[in-house]
Amino acid sequence: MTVTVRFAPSPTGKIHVGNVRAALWNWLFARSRNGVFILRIDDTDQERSTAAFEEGIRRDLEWLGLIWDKTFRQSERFSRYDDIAAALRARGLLYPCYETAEELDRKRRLQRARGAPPVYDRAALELSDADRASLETSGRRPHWRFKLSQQPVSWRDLIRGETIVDTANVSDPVLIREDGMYLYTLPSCIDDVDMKITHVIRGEDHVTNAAVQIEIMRALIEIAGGGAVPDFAHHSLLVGADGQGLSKRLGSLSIEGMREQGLEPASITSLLAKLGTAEPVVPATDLMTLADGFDFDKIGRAPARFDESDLVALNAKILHASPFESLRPRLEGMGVAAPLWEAAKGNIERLGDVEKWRDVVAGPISPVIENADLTTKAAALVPSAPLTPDSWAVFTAAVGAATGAKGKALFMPLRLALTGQARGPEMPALFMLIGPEKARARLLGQLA
RNA sequence: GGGCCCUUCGUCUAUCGGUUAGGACGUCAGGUUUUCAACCUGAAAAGAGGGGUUCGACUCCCCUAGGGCCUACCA
Repeated sequence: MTVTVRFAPSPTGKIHVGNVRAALWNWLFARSRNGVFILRIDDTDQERSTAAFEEGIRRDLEWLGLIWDKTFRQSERFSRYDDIAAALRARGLLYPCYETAEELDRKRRLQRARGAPPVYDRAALELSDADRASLETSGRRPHWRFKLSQQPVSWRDLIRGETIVDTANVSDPVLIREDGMYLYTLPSCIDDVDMKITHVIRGEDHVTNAAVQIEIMRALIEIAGGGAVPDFAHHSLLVGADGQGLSKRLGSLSIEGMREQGLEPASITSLLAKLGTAEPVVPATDLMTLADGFDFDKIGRAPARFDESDLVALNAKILHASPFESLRPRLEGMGVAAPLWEAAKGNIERLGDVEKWRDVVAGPISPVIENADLTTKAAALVPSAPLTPDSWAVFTAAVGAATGAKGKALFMPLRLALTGQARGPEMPALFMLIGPEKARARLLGQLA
């Protein structure tokens, strides 16, 4: 059977690191098994879903390289959901309820106060036809709940191992709202069965849902006379560097924000692929190398910390190893040619940092004159064009001979005068890029 | 309040009753370097706390503490 997985975001917001880890693992698993990766847009909530968010999600995934094999929107399949809902009603598995949100809220608070689990009491099941008729004539519209078995449901979770959820502790889920809108549960189950999803890989915030969904899927399979319940893999959620849940400050952790900060997609995928697993984080610019070793057995069950500073450090490492060709369009867009990139790449964290060195080379900059005597003598010793890779050694040797300076006392004044900075890329390369005219001027303390 | 899950170096983790508790990242020191980066060598660094079970516990059980998740007519 061909592995088929899906990533199912709801277009009601931007995707962030947490979402992406799930998307990535789905993608990696699919690729590692020659499977199919489906992007499903869970847009049944027509009020909160927007085309802009959907576009943003697609853009983010493409940017990361998580290309899907198939994609569709749940909003395209309402008639299919209607058919299934009718079949469920016919079997008595989907029943109408008339409580208002406030009434349900009150019931829950009461149960909680008594120390009882806040589970729906199924009062609606006691309603007679006459009761329902009078409710309807008084203007009430029903919402519809799925009738759970109230039995333990178990499955062998690929990450958590044997998992049991007793649906007696779970309220019968509302599948259809009072206004007729489908909640995500039923469409998700229908799509997973219809699309022959073999593995559902998602966060552990869904483990209770899994039990509910298994029961619904079993009903769907019976209705359809075929199909299968997928395997599940529920991973722990990420927490922040402080060990606290991530949900509070998702804004800064959006993928869009990271792109705008100038982070490389490879640093995000490299970190998220391995974080929380037994394998070391390694810079990987090719997603397929990440897919090669993908295995659920290597994923831990404890929440893992996501630290943005780790991401920046990984980003720097990836950049340091990147040849000009791999970044050509973006570098050219910044007016950075290959020699400058090769000279400066070891000194940057984010790609945009190279602009600083571009400006240092191009000038004009204000030189920092630390030892005027030395730099003035040095100005006269700058070789004439064209400078070669050896020019810096020749030049510094000559300056050393003329002034008697050596070591840091020789090099630092020259670096400060030529670049205006105390630290930076290797001087032989920068010297060539700056050229003799600007070098002479800067050594004389002139803006150049 | 109820339910589920988790807890080993700073971080991610290995260990499936007997190990000098291993690795990676980070950190620190030394080497190489004008600096930074890279590279080489080395070092420091851990079983949350308390009870059991056992000849023996990081490993099994219980309690406590801490953390995560669920408990919606959100997903």
